[in-house]
Amino acid sequence: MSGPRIYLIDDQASIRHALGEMLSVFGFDVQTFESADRFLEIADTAAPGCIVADVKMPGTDGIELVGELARRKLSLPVVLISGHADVPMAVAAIKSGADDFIEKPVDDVELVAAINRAQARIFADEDRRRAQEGLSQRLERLTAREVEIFDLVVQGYTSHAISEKLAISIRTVESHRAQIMEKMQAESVAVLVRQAIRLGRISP
Amino acid sequence: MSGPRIYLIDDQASIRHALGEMLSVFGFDVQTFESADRFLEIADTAAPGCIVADVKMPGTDGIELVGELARRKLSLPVVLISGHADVPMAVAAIKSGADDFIEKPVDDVELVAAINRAQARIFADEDRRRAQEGLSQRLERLTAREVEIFDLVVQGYTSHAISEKLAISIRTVESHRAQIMEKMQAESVAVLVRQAIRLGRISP
DNA sequence: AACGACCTCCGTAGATCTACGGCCTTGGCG
DNA sequence: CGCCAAGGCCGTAGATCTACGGAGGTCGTT
Repeated sequence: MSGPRIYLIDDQASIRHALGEMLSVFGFDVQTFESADRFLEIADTAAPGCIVADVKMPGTDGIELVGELARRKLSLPVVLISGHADVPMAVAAIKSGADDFIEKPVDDVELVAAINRAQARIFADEDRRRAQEGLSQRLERLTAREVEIFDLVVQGYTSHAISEKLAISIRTVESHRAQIMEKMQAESVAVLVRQAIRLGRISP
Repeated sequence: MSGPRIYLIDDQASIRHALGEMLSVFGFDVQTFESADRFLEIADTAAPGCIVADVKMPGTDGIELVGELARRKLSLPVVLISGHADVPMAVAAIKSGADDFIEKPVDDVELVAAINRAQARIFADEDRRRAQEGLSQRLERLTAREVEIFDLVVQGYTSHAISEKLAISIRTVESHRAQIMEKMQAESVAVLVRQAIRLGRISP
């Protein structure tokens, strides 16, 4: 029960039970949902894990689920399964960002293998997300004014240019800069710029 | 004949002829190859265009072709077509990086639509490649010493720190910095850092 | 030998950044 | 109301960077 977390989503109770049982035996910590919408309600606070979802479901279908996760910037790996699979559907699924696409009847070994492949992505994503989160928290501790100046600094504006743009004194800009460097724990502008890029405030 | 370029690869002469004829009518500038290997011989010098290839071919198959193009860092879009397509094959094709995967018998409208979607990628890739190339050219015009200092600057080192690290005068470092900013056409350290990231010299 | 490219060093003046302390306003709290 | 913390503002002083010019030495090429 304490193994890797699996979010199993299928509208058919029989499938939920069968696959859930199988994955539990393989040591996964399975949590089941009867629809993608139910899962999405708790998705934002969900622990890292791999999603196994049916494609054809009432409400949000499996492919739309992948898109919605991307929209929310939740990078949980998704393995889609489908009973009436055809080639165009498989193509659409992978192109939308699903990690794998498996036909029913599901071969146990095949599914577990797919999950394990997807698992590798979790760790990489988690590390990145954790670093990202620390960064975001630091950014949130900046005041509105500081954020404003942060953006201008990382775009390459000098303190002088910023002071003119905001119609305030250069000293004021500089004291804000000092605060920014302090709060963001950046010892140089170069580091600050990289943080801004990771935060998506400027493009590389 | 002067429309978008298409590289049509299929081992069956009849398909080459039929699809080639069709695409020509649609205004594409079609060039045909009887095998992926034949195409790969000229791939490095190929003009930008979209590849339309069969999956199942003697020698390098369609999916391997995509991998080989990626390995050579050639970002030509690829539309794969297949007669005996199944879901796993389609999944493998898209996951390997193909832009689309279409089943035979090929629907003309469908293929043209796929090509046009892939076409959009050409322009984006070309723009990026062009910008990247300009940047690389500028970097190559830096002397070895300048590159060394460039790396230290974008990592956040001050001129003073650099002078100590390299055991040279601060003035020397500063004159190198001036040269670097000049040659890289960067008006601020922030811009220089972003260039360094695009050049892959530092991670975001 | 003459040349150009490169690396090195230097000084000065002005722009820019950093560090430290002080003033003022706003908004919550006893 | 008085108090206080937080945010915004500003000044002085010292460190750092930029810009402009000048100069000597090495190395490979012509």
